[in-house]
Amino acid sequence: MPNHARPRDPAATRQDILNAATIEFSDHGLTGARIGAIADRTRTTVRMIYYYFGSKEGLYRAVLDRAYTSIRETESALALDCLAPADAIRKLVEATFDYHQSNPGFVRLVIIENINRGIHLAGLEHIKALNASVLMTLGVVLARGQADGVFRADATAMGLHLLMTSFCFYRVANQHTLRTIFGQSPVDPVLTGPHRAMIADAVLGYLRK
Amino acid sequence: MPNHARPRDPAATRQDILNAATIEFSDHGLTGARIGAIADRTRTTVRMIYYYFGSKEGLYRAVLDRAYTSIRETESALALDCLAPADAIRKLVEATFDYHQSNPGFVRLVIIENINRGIHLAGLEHIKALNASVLMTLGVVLARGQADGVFRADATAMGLHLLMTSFCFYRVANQHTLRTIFGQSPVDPVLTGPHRAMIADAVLGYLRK
Amino acid sequence: MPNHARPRDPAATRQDILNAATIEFSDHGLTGARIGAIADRTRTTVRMIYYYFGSKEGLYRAVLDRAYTSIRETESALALDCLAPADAIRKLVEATFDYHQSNPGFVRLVIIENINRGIHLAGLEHIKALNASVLMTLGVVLARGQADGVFRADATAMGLHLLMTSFCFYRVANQHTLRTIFGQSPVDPVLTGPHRAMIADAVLGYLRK
Amino acid sequence: MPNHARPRDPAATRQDILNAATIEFSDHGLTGARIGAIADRTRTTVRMIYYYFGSKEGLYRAVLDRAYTSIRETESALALDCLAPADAIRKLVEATFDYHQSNPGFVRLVIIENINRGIHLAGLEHIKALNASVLMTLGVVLARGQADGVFRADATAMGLHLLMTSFCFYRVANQHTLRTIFGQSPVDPVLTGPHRAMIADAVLGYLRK
DNA sequence: CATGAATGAGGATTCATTCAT
DNA sequence: AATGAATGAATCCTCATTCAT
Repeated sequence: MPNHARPRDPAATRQDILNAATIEFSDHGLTGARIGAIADRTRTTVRMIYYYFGSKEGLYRAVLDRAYTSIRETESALALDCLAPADAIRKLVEATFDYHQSNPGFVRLVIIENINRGIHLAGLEHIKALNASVLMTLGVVLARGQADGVFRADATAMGLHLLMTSFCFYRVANQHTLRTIFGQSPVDPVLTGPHRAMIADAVLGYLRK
Repeated sequence: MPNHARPRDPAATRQDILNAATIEFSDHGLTGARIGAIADRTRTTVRMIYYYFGSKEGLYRAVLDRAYTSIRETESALALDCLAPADAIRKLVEATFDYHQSNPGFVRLVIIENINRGIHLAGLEHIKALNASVLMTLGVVLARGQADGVFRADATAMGLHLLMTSFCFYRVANQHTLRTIFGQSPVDPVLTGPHRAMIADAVLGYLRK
Repeated sequence: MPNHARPRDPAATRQDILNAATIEFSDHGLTGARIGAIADRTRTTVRMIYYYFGSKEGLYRAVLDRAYTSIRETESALALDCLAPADAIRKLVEATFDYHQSNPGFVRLVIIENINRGIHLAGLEHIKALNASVLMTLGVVLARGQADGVFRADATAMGLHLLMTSFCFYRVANQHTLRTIFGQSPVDPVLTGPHRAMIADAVLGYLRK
Repeated sequence: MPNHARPRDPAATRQDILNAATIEFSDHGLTGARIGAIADRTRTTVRMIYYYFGSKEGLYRAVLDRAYTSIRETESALALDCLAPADAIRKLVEATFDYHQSNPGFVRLVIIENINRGIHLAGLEHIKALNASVLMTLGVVLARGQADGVFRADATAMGLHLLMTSFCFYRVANQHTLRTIFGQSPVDPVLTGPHRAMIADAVLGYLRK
């Protein structure tokens, strides 16, 4: 039996598979995703997916890893420490808004992972560290504002994170049921500006002493 | 040979199946749910599920229908019209918070339906009417507050709904990944009180002129 | 999609599958057996095998169960209690010889189960009881002979069982390697009579005081 | 880039692989054995196994060859010609007993080869010669005893070989099912002495004129 | 109303093996 | 002598669904 192997760049092949898998898992969830469908979106075969990632779950974990790394890197790049507390918060809220708006695939992935009760994310050790550092950054800004006396004293980093992220997340994540309910999609471009301003106002309004 | 039927209350059987299916769909999503697993949770058989609901999708639609009907009825029962605008908003926020906190199954169902791009909810005609009426109630309260000059003029019913619901929804829906990120579950009982107050403060803070 | 179901006698279908599976497992072992190959020997399909037996292992267990039941029933039918001890032993040896000679499939099945370290047989509760009762019968004959003073006192039921069965089993089980070694098959018909007499002589020679 | 070869002793590598393969084939049979599992037990890789042995079957043949060579050499070393016929037989029986008791891996390999209908052993030409010479040795002892008038005239070398080997083989080969049946393992150390004596008695009892 | 039996289509995964260097 | 990458062909098994009674 002949073997038409054509060894390409393994790293490129890995990325190719990851890209395809991200789409498929985002679209259909872990159970709903089809390994065959992923392979079809690829220049490789089902067999190669197993060669590189071992199993459907292994591939899913790799996808999750890459997705969380991406958002955390975006946040790290904001350089909030150079800004006045209120400005830093506004910048962070807007960046969070923009990231979710631009990355519905990430949003869906997070949803799917929660359907799975978060068991795969919990296994990604280096993601935990990334998450922690980002939270610490937010904590520092908050503490600065509280020291300055411009932020209310009872605000917490976790509460703040939830308040700002929930809105950004929710309107993207549940856009389909919301469109049915409102007769208008919450991610309709005409709403982007107002929503972006609204969540910033709400967060700063809450923080204001 | 006569059939070995054991005629039960058909309505009770339907409810029995719906209860089991709600759990299974909530836990595993539409694709991940197993008709066999639903039957196992039931006093009936797989065959009976088809008898009553025709297909997996038919059963899923019935589950979705019942879930949305339930939350909308809870909201309708609040009698917001009797209260001052700010009090009405606070009451609505708190009720929304409590409903999500108490009904994680509903939250998961909404998530799942959005993974499906909302196609099944869109087919449930009478749910649309329910949803619309609830929104209108919120719109009336908002308009009253704006007429009184206590609420900012640029607020919209949709924006308000998103702002309050997103927080209540997000902390329940994504509790598993959030627990990994924060090292503490966002639905930890010690956080319930603070979070409940926080979202009410944030919404009213935003509305305040 | 039409369904050309033709409900036949379920018990007959089960037997049909069991017969085919006995051959396949005997020929290729548990790992080597192919569910598809079993189905092909059958009037049913692969799917039906799973319907009735759940898994390859479940089918294998059912095959093993039937095989052991069969040999134990043959032994039980000998009515050894009516015979003089030496005659009873000779009859039992000859019956054992004949059973193995005539049922190479059973012999192979036992071999295969030992390759599996006996884990499946150990799970068949009612087989254990069968085995025990047969051994007790042999023990009774032995005790009678020892009481009569015609059998040596240090003989045990287990030892006797091993001595008589090992020969009957070995020449069938290892016939292929033995044929290579001897240039003649040990189950060659011309050897049947001599071998049958030989093992009876050896067992009784050993027992003789 | 130069190749990353780490040239080792090829003969040692071969032995390493053969040792691992003997265990794997003994444990799981030809079909059940996994080339990958063999490689894992080794300091080499799957690729190397193909390099040295060409195929799974080639490796299996090499394993079989080495195993049969080993037992035949043990037998040849007994120097039976120097002993009186009865003593020679007893010595051979005991050596056979000990070899099987000490080499369950060999026993399993023979079993497995018989599941394969002996086709691989048949292909090993030099093994045939070895086997034949051992049988001839037994034939010589037997003839001596018959000439001396101490052994029965109708005994054959093949029959004798079967009688003595079957018992030694059977109690090891089928130890797992026998343990289930008897509630005690036939290779339990407390039985070694009695069984060893028993088979010698039985063989000599049979031969006694 | 109720049900045991039946089924086609597909899904994840594994395995021995080979290519190109 | 040695190896990382690649692969075609199976294999076991599951699932939603329907037939015949």
